Amino acid sequence: MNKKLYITTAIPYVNGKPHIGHALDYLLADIWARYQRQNGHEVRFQAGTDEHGNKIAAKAAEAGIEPKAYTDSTYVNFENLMKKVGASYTDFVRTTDPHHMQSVQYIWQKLQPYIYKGSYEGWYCVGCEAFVSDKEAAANNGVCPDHNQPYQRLSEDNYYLKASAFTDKVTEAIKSDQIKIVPEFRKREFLELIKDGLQDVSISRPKKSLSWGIPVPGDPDQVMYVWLDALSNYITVIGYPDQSVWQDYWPADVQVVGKDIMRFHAGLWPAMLLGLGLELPKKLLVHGMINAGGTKMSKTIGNVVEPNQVIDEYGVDAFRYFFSRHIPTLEDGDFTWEKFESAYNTELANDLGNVIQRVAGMITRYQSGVIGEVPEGEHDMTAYHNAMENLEFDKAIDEVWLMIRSLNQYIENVKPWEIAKKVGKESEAEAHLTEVLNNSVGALIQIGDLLVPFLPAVAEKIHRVFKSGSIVATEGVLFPRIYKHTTDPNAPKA
RNA sequence: CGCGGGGUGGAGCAGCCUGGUUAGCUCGGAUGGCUCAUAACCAUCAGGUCGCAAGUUCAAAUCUUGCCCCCGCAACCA
Repeated sequence: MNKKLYITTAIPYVNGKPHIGHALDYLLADIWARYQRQNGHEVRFQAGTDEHGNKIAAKAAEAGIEPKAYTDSTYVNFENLMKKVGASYTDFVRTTDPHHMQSVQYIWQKLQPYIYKGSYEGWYCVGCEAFVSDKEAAANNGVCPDHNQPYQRLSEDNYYLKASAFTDKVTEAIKSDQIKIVPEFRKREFLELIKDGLQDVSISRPKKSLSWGIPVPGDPDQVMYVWLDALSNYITVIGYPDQSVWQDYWPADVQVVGKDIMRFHAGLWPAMLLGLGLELPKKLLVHGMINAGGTKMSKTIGNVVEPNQVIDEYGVDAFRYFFSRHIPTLEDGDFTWEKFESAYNTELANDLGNVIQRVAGMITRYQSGVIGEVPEGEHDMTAYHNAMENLEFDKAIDEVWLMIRSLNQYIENVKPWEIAKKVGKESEAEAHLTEVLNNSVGALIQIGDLLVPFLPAVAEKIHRVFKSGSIVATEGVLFPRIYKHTTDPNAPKA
């Protein structure tokens, strides 16, 4: 009986368009999910959207519609992106779902022993009717740029979650890897951050300053603030607390988050779980940010890369390839169109696409497309599996390309085209040729297996071409070379 | 002395923890080979004061100390 596995992704706030970071979140979780399924595990894979808060309400007001109507129209952008990157998610939760909202209210009540009323003090802009963070206030020199008015120091009533009560337990859980934060340096970073204890967190706002949210049970004047609402999605989506099936999946095996929100997932969220008497997630995969040409992507600079554009121009497999291999799983990465296209042309077209064509072509030409008894690929893939277990997906896929390279070297060494010339002249030649080609097919099938988590469509194509006993013709070449952002080295000079 | 990451041939990285073969890999460049393949593939070569300085040692990219530079983070920001 295989254990049922559960992986989660952060739920994005739906006031903007999906960006490349969301796509990365989805992709990393999907690679893990597919890998585990390939190994016989049942995997539940959550995704969703965060739909409450003032920014949403403001956007909706701008558009002259109700907040819910607004999120109804925008959340699909995120679900569509999931589909577009080929993410094999099983659940999609919206924080405006009735079940989620009811469950969060239940969670609030269950956390009562750790909730107290306090006051929140901060910089407030009357024009925005909102608090800004100290950081933002400082960055703007204490003056709201939108309203050209100085921020005021105000305080208001809030409910707080006593996260501080769980400092020791959370610290211990992280130190002992009960919650394993990957990579290791993020774990150290976070432990350092909380060495003076977890801070209590404000989890509500007065209704007058936050109208669009889940009502606080028993206090009509207060509405829940984002964190309690949003973080709860990880358990409400699998049925907590009313559908007992959630117990088959919780605790989550992996929770994928960006480094910017690690602290909430490593601090506040475990505190909430402990308060609820639930188990802690096993691993927190903290990935980095994607830069564009060495600098942060920003609308102002205009260097934002649209995941949809990448996929439309090069296909989903090319997208998955680049972001799983060339964006380091655990660190910041860098995207440029030149890098992307170069990886596409040299690695996908020249290496992988070509070797498939090469082997298929020889079998078609020398053996009329008939594939005989294919030996199991024997390449040692320990490094690949270790990397997968360690959540270093970029390292794992590197191994696949080492194997592609060695297949090319093998073909170069044994020279099947020379053996082919001897067929009919030397008695051993035909058997030898078959053996060589079948070895190549065996290697390709193994490569296909290893690509299943990363490039599922390509893996399927490889298997379709080589697994049926005779070559199945592909519709055109895999990964035709593309030159949109780089110059074709073979192009005739103008 | 706030915390963390990093500075290795043109570019991007590995190696550092557990000092010791000619500092490894990919891209790019040059030359050659091959002709089965998407003018693809394979081989060879060029190119590095391993940020700077001092120290430990028979021996340091690798350990210690000091300094310089770059990048994140610095709690309610999704």
